[in-house]
Amino acid sequence: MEQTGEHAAALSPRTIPRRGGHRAALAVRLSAVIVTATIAEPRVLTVRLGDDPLEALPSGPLEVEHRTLEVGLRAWVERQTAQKLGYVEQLYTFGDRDRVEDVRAGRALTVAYLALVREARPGGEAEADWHSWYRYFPWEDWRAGRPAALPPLEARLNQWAGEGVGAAERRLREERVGLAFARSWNEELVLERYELLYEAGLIQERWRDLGHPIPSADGPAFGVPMAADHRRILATAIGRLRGKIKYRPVVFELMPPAFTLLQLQCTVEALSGVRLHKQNFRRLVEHQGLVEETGGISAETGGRPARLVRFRREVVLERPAPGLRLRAARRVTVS
Amino acid sequence: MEQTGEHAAALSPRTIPRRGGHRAALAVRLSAVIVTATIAEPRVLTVRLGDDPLEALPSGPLEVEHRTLEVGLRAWVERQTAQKLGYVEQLYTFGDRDRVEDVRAGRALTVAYLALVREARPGGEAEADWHSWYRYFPWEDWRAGRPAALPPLEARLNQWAGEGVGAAERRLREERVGLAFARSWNEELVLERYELLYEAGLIQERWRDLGHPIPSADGPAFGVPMAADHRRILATAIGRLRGKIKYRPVVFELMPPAFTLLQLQCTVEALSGVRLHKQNFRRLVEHQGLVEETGGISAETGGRPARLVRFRREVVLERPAPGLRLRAARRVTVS
DNA sequence: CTGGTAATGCTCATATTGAGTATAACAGGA
DNA sequence: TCCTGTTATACTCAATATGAGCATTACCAG
Repeated sequence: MEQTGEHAAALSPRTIPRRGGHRAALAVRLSAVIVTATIAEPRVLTVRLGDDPLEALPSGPLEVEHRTLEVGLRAWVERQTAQKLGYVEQLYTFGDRDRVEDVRAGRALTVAYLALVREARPGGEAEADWHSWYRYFPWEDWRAGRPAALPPLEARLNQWAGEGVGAAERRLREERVGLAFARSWNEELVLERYELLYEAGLIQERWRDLGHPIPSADGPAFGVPMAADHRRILATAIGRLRGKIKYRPVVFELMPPAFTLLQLQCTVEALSGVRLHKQNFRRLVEHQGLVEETGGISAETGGRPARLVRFRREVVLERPAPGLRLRAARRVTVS
Repeated sequence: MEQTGEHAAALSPRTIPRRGGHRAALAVRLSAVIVTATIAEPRVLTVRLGDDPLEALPSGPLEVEHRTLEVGLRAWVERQTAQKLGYVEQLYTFGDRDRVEDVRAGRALTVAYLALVREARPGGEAEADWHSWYRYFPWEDWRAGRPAALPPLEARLNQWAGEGVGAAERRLREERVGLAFARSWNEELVLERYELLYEAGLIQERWRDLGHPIPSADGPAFGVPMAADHRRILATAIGRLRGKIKYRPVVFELMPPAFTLLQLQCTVEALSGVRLHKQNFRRLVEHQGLVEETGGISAETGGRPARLVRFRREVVLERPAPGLRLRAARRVTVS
């Protein structure tokens, strides 16, 4: 039966290609979003290459020597940035044919990873640099209240929503904009917001991907563009990380061996982009048994010296989901 | 500078391969874990091909015609199983060189997806079949109390832990086993458990991957094997889904347009593998505004007729994380 | 009319939150 | 030395959310 041959070909890697479909000629790239947090800013490692003025994520093609994807990724990152990686997790695999700069180059699959590192060593080799990730997403930082970048974006998003063809599409667009931007800010929807802005033409990369000239009116509210689809990858990473800190103790991958509770809070706030209620935050952290005292004291607080604590590794054995289920403070009372 | 050329090659898709590393010759496969739930069982769609006695997940190679990975996946699934997909989400990308049956065939990357469908249509074309996923993971079903499959597995896991070389490795193994299996069952750690069993040699696929003969002593406690690394993919899917129902209203993708609260509860229990406290479950569901009455009544309950409800789509606009954060009932009181 | 089987309603003691108020302990300047 | 500014820490309190159960209601099949 015709069907059977088809399926046999489909399921066994050793069979020859089917007559009909064309296997894609594939290059697989490994990209890393490497995150750290210093001086209350979430930072991401970028490289700049040759004559390309755009900032890019460390990345390189998968090679046969790489036994696993993660091994390959680590190799590329160390080669390009001299940064050793600790915590690494797979993020997403991107493979849209139309979201690459140069379609003629053939299809490229990108397997993206998220890595967390404690100290930001300024990579020696390439032009590696740490930048606050809000440089690329100014609208995501609500720590000092509603970001100034938002009003102009929202105005243009609403305009875009109104331009949809047909009432149905307009309503869909409005709903998407409303969900991602308006009512009660959900800090995890980073990718959804980026995609909306992209579709609405407010992201430079969009015009690049289309091969069009870039509209010039875009000010700093629109964020700094990145190479290829790296900004989309970064958006994915931020959203994922913001979600994950709530149910896994991943923030501690960014903390030094000993730290104060305020440092921890500032890190969480930096990542999530919202302010937290101080007393409740420490109650949560201590209550959950996430930290233990080191005995040390930090005098560099500016006020009363603070106890130094460290992460209690044992929690992962005790609690099912030890994270910091941060709820944003209603009012911005940082007292 | 040597470095610079390296980086340029690394970051631009259009450059020629570097002299040093060998780009991998790559086949990319798309695989789907298609899940439904009927008669209080979580079911997964498998296909059987040609002379291969093993059950496999629907899958096929990525082709140039496929504009996106997801489009390609849908095409393959429909071709192989005549099943239309609704909700689809990317799961994970597998690329370990050593976890494929036949290394000579060259490296294969697998991008796996999770799909949820409402009705299980028995796929016409290939030998497509729906099976309870506990067929492959008997130890994951705690709905009727501690599964019988567990004692033999645990015994052999402990033995394996004791066989580690060096005290450090033994302790690490014991800790991993303890975390995944012992103290307070965490239903999300499906993959961790599978990987442990795999490493301990209790999973047939392990021996296949090594090219060794399969030890025969393995009884039904070890579950039914699958083709290639499909059981690992399935484990990933189950774990992901079990986590996701807690903070996203994905269960409703599996429910008919109108259903009773008990049906909903049974579905959640089927997926998560644990029993829930009935009254509290309905309180939660109604309290969160996840459902609304249809006005209809179901008489097929066996007892007092039940109200029929439907999913309230609006919740996604209202609540930040509308899910069923199910906490397993302490005692198995299903009164 | 009587069980059996579910659906639904309600209670109650305990956590868990969200929002503050009240002190305590340091640095530095007046 | 005594304010002042700044941060650390303790506690309080009301509002919910949760975990466990008891009680009642409404059908079906004898």
